[in-house]
Amino acid sequence: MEYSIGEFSKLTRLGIHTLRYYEHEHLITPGRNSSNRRCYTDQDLAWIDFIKRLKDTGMPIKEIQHYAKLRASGEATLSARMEMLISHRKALNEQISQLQEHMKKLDEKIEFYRREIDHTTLLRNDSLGASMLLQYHQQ
Amino acid sequence: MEYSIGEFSKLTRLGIHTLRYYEHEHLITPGRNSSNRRCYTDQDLAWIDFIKRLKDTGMPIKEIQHYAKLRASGEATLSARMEMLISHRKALNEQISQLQEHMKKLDEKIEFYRREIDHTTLLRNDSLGASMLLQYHQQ
DNA sequence: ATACAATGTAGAGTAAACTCTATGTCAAGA
DNA sequence: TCTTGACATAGAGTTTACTCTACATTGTAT
Repeated sequence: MEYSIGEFSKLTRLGIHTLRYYEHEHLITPGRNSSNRRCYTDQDLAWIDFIKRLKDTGMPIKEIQHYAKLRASGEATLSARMEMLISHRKALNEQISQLQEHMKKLDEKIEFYRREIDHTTLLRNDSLGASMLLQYHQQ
Repeated sequence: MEYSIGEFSKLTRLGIHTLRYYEHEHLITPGRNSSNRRCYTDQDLAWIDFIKRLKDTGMPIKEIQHYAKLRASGEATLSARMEMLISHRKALNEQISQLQEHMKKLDEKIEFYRREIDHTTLLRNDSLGASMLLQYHQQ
């Protein structure tokens, strides 16, 4: 199947302007029909999905650009591309670990708040110890 | 302990300009000494650490601003703040799940590349089936 | 034949989060 | 006293990734 930019925009949920921008940045190079209109294919669809994945995992456009350039150079760049992906995998792994640690700390903070609200609800907020702790932790 | 902006910048690794920007955005309000110099405290340090956590987990400055405003209003806003954190926790949870799915797909892609490179290395890339698969998956 | 909706290009504008520049003040060491 | 370095403010500039505007063409429905 081939798609006009309007159809492709709906399929990818990417906005016509964004698709043209991606083309301008050499991320994707759709064919053109006789009237110079862009023709996107199912391959393009799979490629955009992958671009979105890279973006959503924090890869900047510049790097995706580099990847796209390798991809456009054919099979000779397979291992270069794989190395990029492996390196990105590592970054992603670290990113997830980071977020999990943040989650842990966030849970601690929420638990602190829960207790604190219990205290104040029970009108025990006049105790010196509690209010000093609160002042320090006031976040 | 109290810190000048230079010291505090080193402690937080945030850059003097960024610290002033955060103050301008009402994220933090350090005291001033007799010469109008900023005086950061250990409480400010803990607060900046928390701000960094919120930022690193994708909370925009605008929202941190809102949280900071609640925080500055004292104990009366404890539960409002907790609700913000609980809602942020939910977002973070979804973010982590997303990333884990991306990781899975990335692993599949890497595995595909590994096999593909095996094939081409073994000079089996002349088989019609392999090269068509490659063309479709060329990412 | 004509209107109108989708598409084309080029380039300007936007939002977020810094980051830097210009200029001025002030305390401390040579 | 003089100079230097850290700090002050106000505002301009940067980067990333879009997003929009202006204007020209083209394909399709009336």
